[in-house]
Amino acid sequence: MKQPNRTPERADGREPREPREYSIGELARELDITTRTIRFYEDIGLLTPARRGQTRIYSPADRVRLKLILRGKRLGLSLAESRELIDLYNPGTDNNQTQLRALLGKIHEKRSLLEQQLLDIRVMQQELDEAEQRCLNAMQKIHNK
Amino acid sequence: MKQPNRTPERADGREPREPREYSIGELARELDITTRTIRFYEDIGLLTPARRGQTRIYSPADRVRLKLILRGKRLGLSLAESRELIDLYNPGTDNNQTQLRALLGKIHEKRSLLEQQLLDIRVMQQELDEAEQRCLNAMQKIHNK
DNA sequence: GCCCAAGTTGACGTTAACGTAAAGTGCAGC
DNA sequence: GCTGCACTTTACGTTAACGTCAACTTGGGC
Repeated sequence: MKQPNRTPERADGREPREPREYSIGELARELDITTRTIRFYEDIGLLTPARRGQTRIYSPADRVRLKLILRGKRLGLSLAESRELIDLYNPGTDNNQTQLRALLGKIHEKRSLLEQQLLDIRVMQQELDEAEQRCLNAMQKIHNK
Repeated sequence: MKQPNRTPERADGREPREPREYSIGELARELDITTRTIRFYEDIGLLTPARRGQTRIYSPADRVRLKLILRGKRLGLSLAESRELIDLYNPGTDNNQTQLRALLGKIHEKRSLLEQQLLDIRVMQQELDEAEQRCLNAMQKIHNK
């Protein structure tokens, strides 16, 4: 409701169009989660924000990670699964042959999961359409009598 | 591994191609869940199988309900949400005007949820594609040196 | 008659993902 | 210097969705 303009407008020459850093409260408001949640994700190692003194400072990259986690949740992934997925996008630099094979395996695994979800969604959409039709028919009957 | 042929082949004339009823163990094996899970769903009112004495007897309709629940889980729905959805498909016979409006509202709500999931999945698929490419490139480099 | 597999009802335990309350720190404005 | 707000840590509480015994009963096969 109030727009407190929390993004620090610096007095120096360069005005960053998108802020280079975020407070925990900013992220919480923007992503509609609680600060507790964000701190919890840090506790389990999903985020490792910088610190200025005690205060956490989040980079745009941290923000992206958070959004990835939330997208995972929307698809029903556990935090552990989201972590796996994010690790797929950010592979370590120590990729030997066997690790790469494992990565590819996981990627295929996740992909087939997504395929199944696509199927499920399509069927569900159809069923919703039918339910809506039954609903509309029932309303017609009421209106016509 | 073993095929104990649990479906009761009756000696009378009619041979039901798909059995009219299922035991709890059959369903558990077929759907790859535990009997505990099925009983739990009954505890919270998601299933109300018939009984022969003490023993639970599941109808094809019960089996469909169970599959709906499991599909819901694959999409990350809670059991409460799945229950809501199923109720959308099986509306009571006492549909007055306001209830119908509420139903339509819920249907639209679920639909937009599914839309969001579709978007999420599409983006995730792209990201998986990219991750796979990076993976394959890395393997190429190893192979070429 | 005995056994065994599959069923039953409790009851308590467990895990994930946070919620919530307590008690303190840091700083911007008056 | 005080207030207030946003941040911090610590710690215990909570809810959903089952898992895991334990202690039965029941029907079919030998």
